[in-house]
Amino acid sequence: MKLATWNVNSLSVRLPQLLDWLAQQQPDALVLQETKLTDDKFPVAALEEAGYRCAWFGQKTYNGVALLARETPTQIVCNIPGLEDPQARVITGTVGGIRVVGAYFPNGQAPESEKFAYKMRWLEALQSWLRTELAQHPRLVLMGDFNIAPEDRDVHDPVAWAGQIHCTPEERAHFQALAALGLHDAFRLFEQPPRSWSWWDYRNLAFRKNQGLRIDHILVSEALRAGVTACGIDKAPRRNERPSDHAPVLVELG
DNA sequence: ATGGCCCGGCTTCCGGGA
Repeated sequence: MKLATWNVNSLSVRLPQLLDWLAQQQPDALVLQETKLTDDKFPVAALEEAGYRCAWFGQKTYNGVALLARETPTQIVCNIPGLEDPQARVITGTVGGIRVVGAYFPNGQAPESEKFAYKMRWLEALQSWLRTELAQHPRLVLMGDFNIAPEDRDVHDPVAWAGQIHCTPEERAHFQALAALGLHDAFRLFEQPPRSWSWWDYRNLAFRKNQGLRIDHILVSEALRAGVTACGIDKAPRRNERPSDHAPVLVELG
């Protein structure tokens, strides 16, 4: 079973690229972030034509998430139960006996900002909800744009980024708290090329210079860990003419 | 050189992203 996550930074703009990519990679399930579409504008017809059943949860201008799968996802839940949140950031469904959680974690803007405080509240709520969700669904994958670079080796310039958003000790502690729930970073279960990133700034020729961050992740539960056979970042879509600033991350489960 | 790019939107600039 092949699962993937991709922050498309506007599904309207990226739909042709997504359809190409689905045809090439043929994942069994895919979660999207930053669709930036209200639910009435979701391109369900084009995606069904491509062979995918969809669940989606969006809003105007910002955020927005979706779950696409070969088979119809069931038991759909939007956002984090128990957290009052006007922002559309999480969609969860069951596909092939696996509980798939697709999430667009808050950016946080800057430490000390109100948006950072929201990120911390959101992370607390996610952790608390996942604890109960894992008890009900031991076979669980959490994937998406975490907006957290877990370690210095996930940052192109750790000195420049030290203490900056995505790299603060508070954010990294939350990532470790997810690990403590038995959610394993699938990417690090395998030998990986050094300087592997999932996001490159649009500015500064960052992609050409390979200056980026690894902030998009796939975490697999303890019950799934032994069955993971591969995990990697597909840089190819970042070379497209009008790319998202994020690349997709893929995982293979035996 | 503390900004460079890209997105949506009550669009010709602005806020947000990361």
